[in-house]
Amino acid sequence: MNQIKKIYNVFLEKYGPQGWWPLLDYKGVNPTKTGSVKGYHPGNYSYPKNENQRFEICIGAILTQNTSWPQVEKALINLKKLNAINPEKIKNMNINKLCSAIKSAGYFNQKAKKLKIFSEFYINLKGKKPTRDELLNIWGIGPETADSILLYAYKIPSFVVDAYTIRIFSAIGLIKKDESYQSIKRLFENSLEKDFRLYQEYHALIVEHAKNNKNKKL
DNA sequence: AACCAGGACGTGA
DNA sequence: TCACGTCATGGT
Repeated sequence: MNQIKKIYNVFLEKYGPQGWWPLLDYKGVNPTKTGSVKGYHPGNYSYPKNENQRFEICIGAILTQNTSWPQVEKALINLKKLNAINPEKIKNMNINKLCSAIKSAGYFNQKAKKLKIFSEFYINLKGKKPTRDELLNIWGIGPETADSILLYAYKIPSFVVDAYTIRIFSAIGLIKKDESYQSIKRLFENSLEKDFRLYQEYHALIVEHAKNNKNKKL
């Protein structure tokens, strides 16, 4: 077995299934996890179950850019109260109202704009799955956000690389600190079976491991 | 009281 | 291409 797969098994054994992506209206078990309030569904890879949840994941992926999840969750709760976890609603929403609703997630001017642009794109999809290139061509969607949307909203096995991935695996020595996003993504995808559940779980485990070791320089 | 969080974009070299 | 500044709130 290769190193990448071995480390996955170690993390899974140590932390257990993480239940990503967190959803507001998930009504099942409610494990207490680092920096989160609720919404995780460990071992259950059947989400999203509807278009509503799919869109919620997409805008959550945008809102969490360089921002911790609890602050994103507050923003999502505000949007939900406004009945605005909906592309048409966000598209037509007053920009100032949108900004104040998502304020807690930071960068609200940029993110409000990103949500509006993405909502329009989402409407035009008319239920189709977006491609990675289509997502990357949208202003406000970079590689990590695109992969998160593909992987968690659409269950397409596209590995998500984030700052934690680079930190942990460069410390181990499996990648270099300055290695490109694509190069790291390829390493993981070439080392793992092409299974969206495995990709989802691994990325979540990497985040969990990083949070558990944040002051240990790993 | 700095520092950072599940990044992305614009700019100049 | 690439390093660097900018965006912004809130938790630790």
